Amino acid sequence: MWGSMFFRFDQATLTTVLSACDSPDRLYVVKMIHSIAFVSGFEEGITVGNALVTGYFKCGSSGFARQTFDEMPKRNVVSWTAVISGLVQSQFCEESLRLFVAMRHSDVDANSLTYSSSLTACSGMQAIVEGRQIHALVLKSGVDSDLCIESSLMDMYSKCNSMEDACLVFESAEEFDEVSMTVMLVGFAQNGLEEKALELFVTMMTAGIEIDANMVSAILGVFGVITSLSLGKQIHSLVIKKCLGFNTFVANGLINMYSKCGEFGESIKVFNQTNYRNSVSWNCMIAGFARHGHGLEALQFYENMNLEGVEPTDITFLSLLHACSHVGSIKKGMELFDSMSEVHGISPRMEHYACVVDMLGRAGHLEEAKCLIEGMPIEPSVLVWQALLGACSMHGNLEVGRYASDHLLRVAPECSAAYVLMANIYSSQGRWKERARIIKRMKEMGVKKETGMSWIEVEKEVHSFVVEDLSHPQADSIYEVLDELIAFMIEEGYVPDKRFVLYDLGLG
DNA sequence: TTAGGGTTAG
Repeated sequence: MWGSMFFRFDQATLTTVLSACDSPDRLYVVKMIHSIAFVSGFEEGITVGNALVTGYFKCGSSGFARQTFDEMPKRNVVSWTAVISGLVQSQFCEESLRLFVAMRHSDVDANSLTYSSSLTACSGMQAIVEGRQIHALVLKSGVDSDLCIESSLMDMYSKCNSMEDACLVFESAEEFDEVSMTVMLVGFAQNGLEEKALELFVTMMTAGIEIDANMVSAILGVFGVITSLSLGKQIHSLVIKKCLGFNTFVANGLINMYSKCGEFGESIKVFNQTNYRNSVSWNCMIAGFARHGHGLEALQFYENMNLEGVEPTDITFLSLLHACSHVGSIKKGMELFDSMSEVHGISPRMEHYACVVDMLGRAGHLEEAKCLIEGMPIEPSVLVWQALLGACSMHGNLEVGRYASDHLLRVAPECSAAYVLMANIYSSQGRWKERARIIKRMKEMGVKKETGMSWIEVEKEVHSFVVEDLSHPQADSIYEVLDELIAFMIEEGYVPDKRFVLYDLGLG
């Protein structure tokens, strides 16, 4: 009876089993089949080799996948595409593009699937130059009317912040589906064109297009900027109607939308109702509290996150540091900052350093902030120097201010803030000659300060304002209300900071 | 045996 155990596997059986290997706990099966293929002599067959490469990637072992690919004596378009797409999905976009180039030098031609994967690699790297080159290849090979390619192209252009190009592809496409629509929604939302995203979403709704969870998550993303609660609630109704609330992305989108709008009662309700909460759900709550000045609530939520055993992410710490900065809890903020790498193994990024510098600086610990910058393991960027200079301006510290502006101008010679903040420091100390010198220097360098602007939408009409703006037809009554508000604030104990307001920088 | 999309900070 044992004799029947020793039968030979054919290629079809091996590839069928490999196609079922799609999680790390099945890696041993892929390895086993690799050995069987080896002893059976199948490892030289392209089909089994390709399936092994895909199997290794799906089981999370890009190293073995790559090794198998490298050792294949013969490769076809499937082998190349499998390794190129596998590398993208494992976040090795640069390596994926390198292989695409290597493929171009081989005797195998790319197909639409290869182009699609390489474009995804460009999206991941924000590599628009390479993306455009692949776009040209796509046009040359005549596969440009493939919807997958079009979606990849739109996604590449939008991730590279070129919505004009993404729109050109979208408008020239003969058809669309839920994926290409989602790509455009996300593109608009992430490129500061929130109104366009909403417009597209409404068009889709009125055209009767089936809305799926991905589209809803994408559109909820615009509510960071658009804080229209009534619109948000309409989308929440849609979620309930279409039973999409069980999707974690959708639930997180709702939590985010409500917390950004300051509706914490609603956000907590959705948060508590969500069965599959993840770190993003917690981050959305923490960030919402931090944004609305509820630092203590943000810290409390973080405590609960720890108690539930949910691991924080780098974004959790950005929100927490932001919260500490505005509450003025330096000690707690530094504790959290240290725990990032020591307890959670997360290396601070530039943004974290900028947050800490901002936190220390706001509280007047300028020397401490300076020391922190000097000890940074990475080269401080504009963000960091600007945070330090901003704090110096706030506290009128000339010495550290000079140091910060000097470094800021080295990394960003056209940074208007470096000149303006420094001029403010000189003004606050009555150093008029030095102030004049820096303004002159700014003009000589051709640096222009962008005028600050605010806007509000009233009954579908957007009203925008700049400083000392009298152009609005209702300017008189607007200023009357402003005066009333300021009087009310002063009554409540607000002391206006008049150090800089008297000194017009003459920058128009 | 190979392909396209979603939530969080700033």
